[in-house]
Order: sequence, then structure tokens, then C-alpha cells
Amino acid sequence: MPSRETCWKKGFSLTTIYDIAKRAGVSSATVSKVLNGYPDVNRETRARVEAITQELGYKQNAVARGLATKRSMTIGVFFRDHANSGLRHPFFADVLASFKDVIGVAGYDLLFFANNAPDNVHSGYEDRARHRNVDGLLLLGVWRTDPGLEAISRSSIPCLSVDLDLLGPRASYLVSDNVDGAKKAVDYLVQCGHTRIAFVGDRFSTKPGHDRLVGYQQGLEHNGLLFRHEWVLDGDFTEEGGRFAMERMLELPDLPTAIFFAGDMMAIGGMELLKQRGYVIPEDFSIIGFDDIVMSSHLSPALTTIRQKRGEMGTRAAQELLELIHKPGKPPSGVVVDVELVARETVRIVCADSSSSLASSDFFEKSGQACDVDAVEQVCVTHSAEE
Amino acid sequence: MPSRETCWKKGFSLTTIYDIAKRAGVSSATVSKVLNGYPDVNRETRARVEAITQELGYKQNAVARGLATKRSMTIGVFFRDHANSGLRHPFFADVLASFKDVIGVAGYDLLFFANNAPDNVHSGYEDRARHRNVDGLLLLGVWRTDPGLEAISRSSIPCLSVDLDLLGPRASYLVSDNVDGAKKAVDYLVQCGHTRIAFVGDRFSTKPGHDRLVGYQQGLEHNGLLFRHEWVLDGDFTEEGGRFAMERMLELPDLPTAIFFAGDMMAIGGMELLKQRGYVIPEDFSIIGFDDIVMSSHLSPALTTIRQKRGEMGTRAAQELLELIHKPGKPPSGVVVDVELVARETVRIVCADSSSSLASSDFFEKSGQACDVDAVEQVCVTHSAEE
DNA sequence: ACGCCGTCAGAAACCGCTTTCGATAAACAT
DNA sequence: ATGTTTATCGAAAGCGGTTTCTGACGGCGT
Repeated sequence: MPSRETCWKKGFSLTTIYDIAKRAGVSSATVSKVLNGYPDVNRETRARVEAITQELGYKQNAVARGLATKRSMTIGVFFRDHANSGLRHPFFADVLASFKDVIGVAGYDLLFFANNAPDNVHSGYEDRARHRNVDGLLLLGVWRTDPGLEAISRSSIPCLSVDLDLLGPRASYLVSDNVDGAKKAVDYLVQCGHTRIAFVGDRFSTKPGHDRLVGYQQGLEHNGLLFRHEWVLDGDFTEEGGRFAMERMLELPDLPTAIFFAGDMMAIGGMELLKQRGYVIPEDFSIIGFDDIVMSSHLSPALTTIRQKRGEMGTRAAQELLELIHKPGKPPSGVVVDVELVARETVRIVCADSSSSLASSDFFEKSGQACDVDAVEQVCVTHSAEE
Repeated sequence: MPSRETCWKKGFSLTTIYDIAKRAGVSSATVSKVLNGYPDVNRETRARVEAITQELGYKQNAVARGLATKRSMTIGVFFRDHANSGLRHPFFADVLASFKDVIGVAGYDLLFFANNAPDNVHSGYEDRARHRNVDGLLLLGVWRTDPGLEAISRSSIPCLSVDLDLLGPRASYLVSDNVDGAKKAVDYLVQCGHTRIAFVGDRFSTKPGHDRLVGYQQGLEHNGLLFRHEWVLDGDFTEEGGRFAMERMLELPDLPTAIFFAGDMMAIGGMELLKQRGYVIPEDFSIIGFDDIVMSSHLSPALTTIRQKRGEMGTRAAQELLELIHKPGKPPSGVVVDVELVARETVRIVCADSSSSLASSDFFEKSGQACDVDAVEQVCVTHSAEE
């Protein structure tokens, strides 16, 4: 047996299972068995080994273990940081926080891919995941247009993406019920008496952006309202985008009375511009957002919005990913968590008439305007391309 | 030579350096040398190996490499999550984001300690760092009172803490210039004509809380103002804490005209309460915060505050940590980044007199009231204990 | 021809831990 | 007494790399 007593890292000695083994007069295999709770070791031996483990303050080396077992007990995290939408984004930070909590009690640590060394920049998700030997992957803030998605969805690495409906043999996803949320927003506006409702979305590179648009459209239809493509603008999910969209909206000859922003940051930008131009909310324009970021409740007027349950999203995401990891058989189906409207102060109540008979108002028109999803998207893309 | 051709993890085969070696007709040692840029390998051999590496789509296994080299190219991150002050906190999320960017181009990934499995809960920082074999450590949101600090500061693991002046052979820190920031706040209030300035801080378990109090006290002294301990309250760095402190403050017989909150969230809580009670800001009370979180500029009135340069903090933290890692010799000294006042709308200008002759006002009193740091802290601790 | 040196490869010993599988001995059954 | 379990343990072969050290080989000076 080679002498394996100590190892050095920058002048520091680690205690290994060999140290324990020697001291206990057993083999390293036995120590390993004790440490991992295998049954085939004598009561007394076990006790002795455990005592010595304590005494020596032994800590397992996760790297060596990972090499031997091919499980690292880490979850890799890709957190795309484009345009403020990364770690900085209060939304993702929150879901990540609760994700971390539940994945943590399952014994996992999180590995954030940050490495952008020149030779690594263009490695795909899968390569980098395998490089670090992570047991699962969490994708946050990745765009639908990301070219690496296809590959990772087909790979055998358990992978959960949020805000992106990635499905595969070991890939699942978590989203809010964005379509429903958008419908709720429109319904609420309609209930408050609005019929002229505009939409500000993103550049359609995100799943939520897409779905909220769809929901908006469905909400309109459901309430018998006409879809007007000039009332659909691109806001890029940023404050500046929202501000800019609002600016453009004001140039329209025919103005809406309410604007549904597909994200709170955009709504904030829009409101800012409105105030700046001397309009008052909600008297001149009603605003409704989506997300319910913390800031929303602190604005004045406080923003009416659709709340995504961030804590629950993180928890459910973690649970789903753990299933993906531990139950290889079960075909994943994605999880969607519901949203809720939180009514605050940015929507003006136009008429007290809350009977849903509004649906049969004069605005009802089944026009030639195409209303199916893809057509809607077409319109929008064209529209945003104009710019 | 044993047959080492492939490895399986859940049904997937990895290509190893042995595969490359065989294909290239060389030994694994040579492949390793090529991959690591050692000079003692022939031009042609190198080319051949590189070609095959490409062809086979080989990706190095960081775990195996880590075991062999004792360097993992990961930075461990402890992110304490007490009372909203963790990942959820917009402040830390921001510095972390820019930290990640620069540490990333140096080739490192980030390892977030999340593992809270029952047998792991009470392991110290050092144990967990060694367990994962991280090359360095970043401590965020850790309290001064944390019992594990002492140990990690003495250890040989490069460790950088933010908002906490931890120093040791391989331990350094990064803080904002909190004392100066607080003085700036007080100076500004004084310049605006205020002389009755209160302070709301945290429970003094944090370094910034402590330093801002010191700065407040120094600012007072510098401007010849009397330190009144009843005007120093505990706000816990949370919104609720700020609200509660404000509530208590209003019960005072003798009210200040301006309140300096040591954190924006507390200021927000305080303002909320004030509005609720029918006061108007800044007419009735002037408010100044500390941090400049994104929300601050969106409030109305927009919060005047001391800005911490979060991006710069992250960058500098990363640089400092990289030095700690790569230059074992250099004794660390900590880095402090400056702050700036951003004047917005929550401070009322009482008199236009901006001559600093205010310093010689009637309020000047070198009273028996002890003014050195520790005494100040005493007062506060006592005060918060009352509660 | 001889010794020396620089270049290039590879054998082999790790790194610290897991896991299979066979050995041993005691306990049990026949 | 003999064959069979059962409980307990350890040797050894990995996991996928790195790194030292030895050696082969060709060229070169003398």
C-alpha cells in the first residue's frame, strides 16, 4: 500500500480516509462504507471509525467523491444577463433564492457558470455541464432564440428551464400561467369599464412575452373587443423600452384608455414618461403591469399588476428538477404556476357597471383582422421591425 | 494498460484523454501536455493531438482535473439569507453580478453553498470550502457576530468578505466608505439648513450599520451639532424596521426635522409610515437614505440617498480576491470604495444659507455626552435592547 | 568514436474516494 | 462431521486527469 497519509494544498494538510483507516486498524474500504452507511460493517467497527472520524475532524472531499461516483451533488445554473435581465433582475433573484433553499436541503450546492475565459466562451450548455459534472441544470433568463436549446433538450442531463417551455427526455420547465395572467389583466380592465386597451410587450424572444401577448389577444376576444395591431408595441422588458413604447403610443391618432404592460419594469418606464408629459394616472391613462416586483407596491400611484408567485416558482422548480434527477423514467411535462391579480391604484374605474354584459357592447366585432396566435405574432414582429 | 476507453454516466459515454491518446498513437501524458500547453511536445504531435481533440469533441473533466491539481477553478460563495438580506436583496445581487463577470473572464465558476442537508448544517465556512475544494471564498451578507468568522480569517483559504472588515493572512475585504457616506449625508442636511437630525440604523450586527452610525456621529460633531441618543433608533435594515422606528420616533416629545436612514429600505418604510400618518415629505420631515437601490429613484418623492457603487464594488471585490489567490505573499489590506450623494426630492431646503458658518451655530455644544465610537454604540445597543 | 546535451515521449505514481468481489470465519443446518 | 449460510472485511481496480522522472534518439563538438 502506498503511503497516502496526507495531502497538501498550499501548505495545508487534509485528513483522508486513509488516515482514519490506519488509525482504526481497518481498510479504507471499510471507512468508506461507514461513511456512506453501508450495512455490511460491524457495529463496533462502525463506532470506532465514527469516533476517529470525529476526532480527526475529517471532511469528505467532494471532488474525489464526485470523480468516483460521477455524481457531484451540484446543480449547474445558467443565468443569462442580457439587458438587466440577469442576476440583477429582482424577479429571477427571488425565484433563485427559494430554489436554492429547497435544493439545499436535498444536499445540493449550486454551481453558477461564470467562466468566460477566451477558450470557453462558446461552449454549449451541455459541454459546460459535463465539464463540471453537474447532476442537473437550471436555466434562467435564456431566450427562446438561443441556439443551444435544442441540444440541451435532447441531452441526458436533467434540465429545468424557467420561463421557457423546454421539453425533452430529461428536460422540463416551469412557467407562470402567462396566458391566464394576461387574460386576467384584460378582464379586469374591462370590468373597470375599459374597452380601449393597448399592449406593450417584449421583443418576442421570450416565452412570457409571447404568452402574454396571446393572453391579451384572447382576453380581447373573450370580451368581444377588437384587436388593433397599432396598439401593440414592443417594450423590450426594460424600463427604457417601456418609456419609449409609451412615447410612440402617444403619437397615435387614436389613443387607448388603458395600457397593459407585459412587465412591471416596462410599466414603470411608461408611467414615468406619462407623468413627465403631464398626464396623471389613472385619470388620463390606466396602467396594469405583470410580475409584481417589489418596487410596484411602492410607486405612487401603486401599480396594479399580475403577480407571479416567485417563491412558489422557485420551490416548484426545485422539486421538478429533483424529480428529473431521481426518477429517470417519468416523462416530464412541465409545471405552470398560477398568477393572481393584485389591484392597486393605477386603474381607473370608468363605470360602475360590473355586469359582464359589457361583452356585448358595440365594440364587438369579429373583424377580418386575423386573431390566431401566429398571426398575432406576425403582426407584432412586423411592427417591431419597423422601428 | 487497463482499458479506459469510455466512461458512463447514466448511459452516456464521455471521451477521455485516453481515447485521444489511442487515436493519436501517443500516451495520455502527452495528450495532457498538449492540452495544458506544456512546451515539451513536438510541433507535429501537438497538431495531431489537437486535431483529434477537436474531432472527438473532447471536453476536459474539471472534477478529475481538480482532484489531480487541487485547484478547482471555482470560487465558493456564502450568501447569508437572513431577513430578506440575502440573494433577494437587490443590493447584493448587483455586486454579485459584476463580481461574477470579472471572476468569469479569469476562468472561474461560482459555487454557491446551498447544501443544508441535516448532517451539514453546522459545518463551518472552512470545512465546506475544503469539502468543495474551492480556490477562494466570497462572503456576502455575513454578520459581524458570526462565530465562524474568526476561523476563516485565520485559515489559508483566500477569502474576501464584503461589508465586513475581515482581515487575515489570506483574507481581505471590501466595503463602501460608510463613515464618509454618513458624514456626507449629515453635511448635506446641514447645508440644507437642518440641525435636528435623527438616525435610524440596524441592530449593529453589521459593519455598515456600525460605520454609518459612526459617520453620523462624526458628521454631527463636525458641524457642531449635539448628539442626542434618543434620536438614534434601530431599524434592522428592513422596511418594517424602518417603519417601526419611525413610529417610535413620532412619539418623541422633541422631534427632529430630518432623518438619516442607514439603508434605503428602512427609509422607504419610514416614508411609508409618515405618509400614512398624513405627513408630507419633505415639508414635514426630510429624509435621506443610504444605498441607492433602484427603487429609490422611482419613489415619489424620489429618495435622496448615498449611493454605493455596486458595480464597482463587485469588480473590485473580484480583483482583490484574484490577488489573494494568485499572490500568496502580498499581505491584504482591504479595499474601500467611495460613495456619492445623490440629491433627489426628499430633503427640504430650510434656508438658502449655504455658507458653512453654520458650523458655528448656537447648537454647538461639547457636552458631557460621550461621543467616541464605542460609547455611541453602547447607547444604541441599550436603546435597542429596551424595546 | 565518444561523451554530452537537448528534444520528445511515455511509464507510472499519484489525487481521495467508491465499489465489486472474493476471502475468512463463525454460525447454522443436516 | 460436513456442507451452507451469514456477517464482516479488504484487495484492487477504477474515476479522468497531472506530473515527475527516466529513457531513447539524434545531433554536435572534439
